[in-house]
Amino acid sequence: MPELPEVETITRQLRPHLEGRIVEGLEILDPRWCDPDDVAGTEAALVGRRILALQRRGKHLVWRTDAGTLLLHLRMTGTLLVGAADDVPYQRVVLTLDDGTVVRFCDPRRFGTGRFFADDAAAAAYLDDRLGPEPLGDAFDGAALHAAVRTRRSPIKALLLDQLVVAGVGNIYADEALFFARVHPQRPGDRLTRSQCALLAEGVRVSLEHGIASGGATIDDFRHVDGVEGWFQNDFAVHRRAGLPCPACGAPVIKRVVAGRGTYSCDRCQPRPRARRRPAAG
DNA sequence: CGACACTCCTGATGGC
DNA sequence: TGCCATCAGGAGTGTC
Repeated sequence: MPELPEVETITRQLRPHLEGRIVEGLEILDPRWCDPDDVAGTEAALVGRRILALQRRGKHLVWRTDAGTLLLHLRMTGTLLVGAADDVPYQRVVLTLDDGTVVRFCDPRRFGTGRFFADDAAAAAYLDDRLGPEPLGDAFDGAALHAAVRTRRSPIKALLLDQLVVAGVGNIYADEALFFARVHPQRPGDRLTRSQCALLAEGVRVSLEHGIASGGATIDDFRHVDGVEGWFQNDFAVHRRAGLPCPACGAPVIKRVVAGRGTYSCDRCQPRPRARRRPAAG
């Protein structure tokens, strides 16, 4: 499932194909993609636009045009393919450019979205309402993470998945970052020390950078724009490795459900939090 | 406001 | 072999 490294990979690969091109055709096959906006209006708004720049914010793809901004989200199973066969399965949107390039958005589960904002500032506001600091930027460090979680009683795993705490981290990289920092996924946010937060912020950064350097992780549906798989899934320390030995100590990796997500950790390297002395005061 | 259940969707998986 | 029921999960919404 695409997280920050996967979206960054796609963005970098799409850039040379799209930047500077004019949208010649847009066919939205699944109206859910642009919901609640209507299909005809979205198609009409984008056709004729010149694509100026492709950026990434959290897990969102940000396409700036000469008149408005398109925000795409791949969610669980979305892919963007360039030059794929015209009968490639699960096509939801087909984009044709003025040089004949065809970009196909494919998405078996139909969770992916695309919304066009005629007003660039409105698109920026939409993102800023939903996203905290970029984990690879200067605004995110141990102090920022500590400030964001120090009053929260949710398990730290849930907080890492909260896009307002840090933008772009999903289930894979949350597990990997927690293992890096030797912090148990069920530790409440308000019980992390400053030094643990510093280590965890570093773990987030290291894991994401490793993921980008590896071309992302292919689990289920993620593909590069040419259909090739990423390979970071082969480098996971703990994620999706239940029962396999922890790379640090050899103890078996444990799988449990935390914050409603399959969560993998080494309970020897990441000691379980002890119960609070007193029940919550409320 | 925080925490959490529920919802969307469909291929994969598991039980019998 | 076939047919269910269940699961996975990012993010939006609703509830307390």
